[in-house]
Amino acid sequence: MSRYNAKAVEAKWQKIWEERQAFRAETDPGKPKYYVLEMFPYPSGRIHMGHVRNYTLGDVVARYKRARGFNVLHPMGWDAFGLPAENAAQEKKVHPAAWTYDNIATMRGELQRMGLSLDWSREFATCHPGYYKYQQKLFLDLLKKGLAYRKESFVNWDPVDNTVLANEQVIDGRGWRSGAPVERRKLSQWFFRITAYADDLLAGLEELSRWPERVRLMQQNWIGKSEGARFSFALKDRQDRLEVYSTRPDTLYGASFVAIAADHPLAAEIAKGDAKLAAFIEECRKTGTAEAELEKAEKKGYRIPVEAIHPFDANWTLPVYVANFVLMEYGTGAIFGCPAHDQRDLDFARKYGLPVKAVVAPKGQTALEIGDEAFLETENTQAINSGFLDGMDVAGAKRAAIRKLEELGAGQGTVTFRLRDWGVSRQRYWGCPIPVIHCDACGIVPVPEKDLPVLLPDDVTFDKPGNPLDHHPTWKHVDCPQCGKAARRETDTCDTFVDSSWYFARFCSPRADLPMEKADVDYWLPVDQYIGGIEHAILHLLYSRFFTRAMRDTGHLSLKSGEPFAGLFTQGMVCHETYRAADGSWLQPAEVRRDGDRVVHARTGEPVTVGRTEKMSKSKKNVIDPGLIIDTYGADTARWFMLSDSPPERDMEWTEAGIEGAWRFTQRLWRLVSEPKGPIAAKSAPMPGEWPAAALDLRRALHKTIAALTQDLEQFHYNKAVARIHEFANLLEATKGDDAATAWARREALQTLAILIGPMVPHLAEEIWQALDGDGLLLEQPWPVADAELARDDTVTIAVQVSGKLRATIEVARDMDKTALEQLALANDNVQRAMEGKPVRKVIVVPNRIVNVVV
RNA sequence: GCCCGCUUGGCGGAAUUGGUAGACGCACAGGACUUAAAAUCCUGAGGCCGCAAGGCCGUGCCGGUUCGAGUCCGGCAGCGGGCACCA
Repeated sequence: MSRYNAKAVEAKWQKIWEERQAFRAETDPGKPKYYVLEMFPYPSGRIHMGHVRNYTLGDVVARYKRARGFNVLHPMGWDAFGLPAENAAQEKKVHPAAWTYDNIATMRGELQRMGLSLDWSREFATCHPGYYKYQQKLFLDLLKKGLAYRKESFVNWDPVDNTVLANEQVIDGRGWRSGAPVERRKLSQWFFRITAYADDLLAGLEELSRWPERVRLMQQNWIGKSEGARFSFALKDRQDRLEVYSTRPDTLYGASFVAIAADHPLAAEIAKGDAKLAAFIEECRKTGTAEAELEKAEKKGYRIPVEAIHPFDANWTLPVYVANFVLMEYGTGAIFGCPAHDQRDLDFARKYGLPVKAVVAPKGQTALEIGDEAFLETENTQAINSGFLDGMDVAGAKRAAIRKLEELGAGQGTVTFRLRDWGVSRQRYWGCPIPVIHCDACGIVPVPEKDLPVLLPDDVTFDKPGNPLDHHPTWKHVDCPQCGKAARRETDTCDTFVDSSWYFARFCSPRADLPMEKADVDYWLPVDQYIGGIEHAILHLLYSRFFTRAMRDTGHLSLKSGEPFAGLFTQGMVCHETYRAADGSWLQPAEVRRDGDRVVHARTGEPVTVGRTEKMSKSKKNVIDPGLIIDTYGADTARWFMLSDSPPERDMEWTEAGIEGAWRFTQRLWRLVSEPKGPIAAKSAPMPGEWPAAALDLRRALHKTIAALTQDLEQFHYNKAVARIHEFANLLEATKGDDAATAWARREALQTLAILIGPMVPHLAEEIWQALDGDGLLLEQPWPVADAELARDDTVTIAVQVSGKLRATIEVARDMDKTALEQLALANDNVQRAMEGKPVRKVIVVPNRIVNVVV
């Protein structure tokens, strides 16, 4: 038989799978379902190696689960709205839609050549009205339910381009195009009330046992639940009170000042008559955006003529400052400072000469001197200098302080979250229009559902900075649906994270004339296995968890838990060496060549500096184009390399040698069938009666391989699965008998091997299956079941130690009893020598494993 | 600063969860085939000593538990990630 021609073979099987609609999924409540989903790609131009890894991993799961008899849903689509399309429009003068759809066509072709078991009939792009129409419907439902609302909020404002900037467009506090320092500007914006689910989102993490621990932790920290007290200070010579939040109400007797945020209403009020304060507030706002500077930024305060009365002592007043480190967005925008037990408060107190009084001390100690470091211990401590709290531990003192505040009517115990509501407004063209109309008479009026979708206009220009929807001559001018008078359309579009927060639900019924068919989502959701990069560990996953709950509460689906992804796997990145020419410029891998131990420029021969291995990125030029790899080696080879060596959750390094090795191995697998080391029994050959050792060994190894490989696939240990296939192939090659039994075992081994490699290298597997004259498509074959009886060894190797050091190994019958093992071990020459004639103190025997003679 | 994770040959990594450390692969070396090369096949290999049998050392470092530690416990170091003026 000829050399394996991956290109022709892969095209052949892809065509057959497509003709048979092999991966088409149908809702069928009678069958167990399995929903496999990889994070859908942004259509940026061409696929990259990260996609290849992601979709290979997902395809292994999908094909494996299919073989295990599940009704598998494995869809693909496009996260197609976003800023790059607008940048392309500006730079290349192409329409964002044209640019996006072109990219989709290119990338779809590339993905199809990977031979993924995708149900392409469900494909959609989020920029298509057939998708965003239903997103607008969801928005209206959230609005009705009070989960979408409008409020004033700060945005990054570029004062030169006169435009709002996304966070990623702010570089070192400056606009990425203009280079001008970014200002904070207040704008009325749309928000989703994710904080309404803060507790539930936190509690829900508990049940996500198939999520990586660290992702759950990151989400937990992001939600940031803290328990404390919210209470107010009476103000001397004023009628109003000042509310603060604290997690340490037990330290109230150590208070020495009160500080409020620059954006606090009280600060604004005082600033009206105080130009210096107004200037200070202005200064605070400027540093607000340059977050990198915050760590070093000096803690500054401005004393205002207000005094706060201590809640536990009417004769005790505290000075009030406007401080640059107090955040308006967290808690109440005001704090009380307890310098002895908070480092930042201590620094502030030292700077402004405020009292520092310890109110917590190690247990048994009634005084504590505070130097430059605050005392932060909360375990084995007791309250001191604290009136009725004295002697209590931190937890007890907190409870007592809160009880007292409640009695006084000053406040109560509360829970505060770090999590903020999700700002979804973007002043951009290429996004889903927010379906709302602003009417001077009626206020905010939802677009009637019959008028959905609110279509993006095609005729837009990008020559002016700002939002093209806002510039459009006619688009925003509409009549109010309620009163009929002239009104304005909302020109904000949705954050693209909204698009990706519910796409997994839309895949269940992608053409439905409502966001989702309940019968379909209720059958398919939750996604059984979700796969993607760790970079989405917080935002995308949290937003999706919010959306699923919101969709449940607006009646779109029934999922009780509200959890969209039952299993999550986060893959590592694909990395590559970096190269630099003598002048420091980056070089592509294709521009360099190895010359012995040296690396030189392929054309000029000049020496090249090899840099560290980093994530493939355009800026460092260390990218390999998957299309080129598939052309050269075929999809199976690319897939095999992706699965070899590195565990999927870890970063992997792409190397020329690695892909070559994978290519050689796929060739070798093919040779197992095309140039076998002995006869392969006919398909219908009867099972022989006589079994020579070699044939038995092969069968035993086969069943061991089935068992181990199945485990590996279940646990995402694909690198180990690959190693086991290598081992089994090695044995197959070494098995050379030409008797009937060996020929029979060889057929069994090869046929089973084809099924086992099916999820990883599906085209080659089909080709082998066909070469063996297998029935039907390999795809239709059930996953093999390991026969434990056949897999069992007759003999085992026992390690023999003398006082914990390995001295010999002995080959014995399996399950030999302890006494016999002990005798055999003691009879061993090496063991005797190592014992040096010393008496045996103890012998530890673990059957089938180890004997340890202690002397 | 706080919270996580990782550290095993020249390299990627494996080790049935406390029981033969280094499976499998890559790279390397020697050999076979070939006029030659490629491809393929065979052999070797953690380090040190030794012709060999074998011995000593060895999983970032220090210490502990145990008959036995890559694995468990305590401390330290290095690398990576997340959050970060959150009261």
